[in-house]
Amino acid sequence: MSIWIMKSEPDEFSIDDLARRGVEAWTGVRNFQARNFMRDDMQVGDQVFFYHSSCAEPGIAGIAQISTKAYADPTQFDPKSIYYDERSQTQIARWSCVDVRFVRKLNKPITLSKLKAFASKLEGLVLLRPGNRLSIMPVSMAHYRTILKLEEKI
DNA sequence: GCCAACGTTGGC
DNA sequence: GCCAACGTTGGC
Repeated sequence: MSIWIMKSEPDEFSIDDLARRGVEAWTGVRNFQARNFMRDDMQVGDQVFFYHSSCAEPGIAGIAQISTKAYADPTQFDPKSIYYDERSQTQIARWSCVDVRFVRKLNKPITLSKLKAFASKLEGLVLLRPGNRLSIMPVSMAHYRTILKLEEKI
């Protein structure tokens, strides 16, 4: 099992939206590295830290899990979608998505500032690397456990 | 709203 | 295959 961080802007799609919907297709990823993580590395059952970005209090807001293997992102073929990509043909999809299932919302978000406060224990965490903008990132098992422990600490 | 960082594009 | 220009991300 692998662990991931997946970013979402809560104005667009928050952990509460995922809680309401149960399962959501993670469409709209248009970055090759992030796509490759989904397409090549994600497995059903992988755990996901659901991260709220571009908001007042950025941080991990909940836990989800991957519920399908990667498949062609349907929004790339839809001319009406903002994610439409005319370079995608149905035979050769450029972009992939996975389905993400709600697991639980954290009682209190693990904020970015909190993660930074424990940076010494999270050395190498992609999220904390300066300038990082990836919307999907791997998390090591050791970091996964460390981060879960932070949930209990004030 | 600013701006630094960085990924992508496209001309050469 | 290089690299400048451009667009986007995301914390502040």
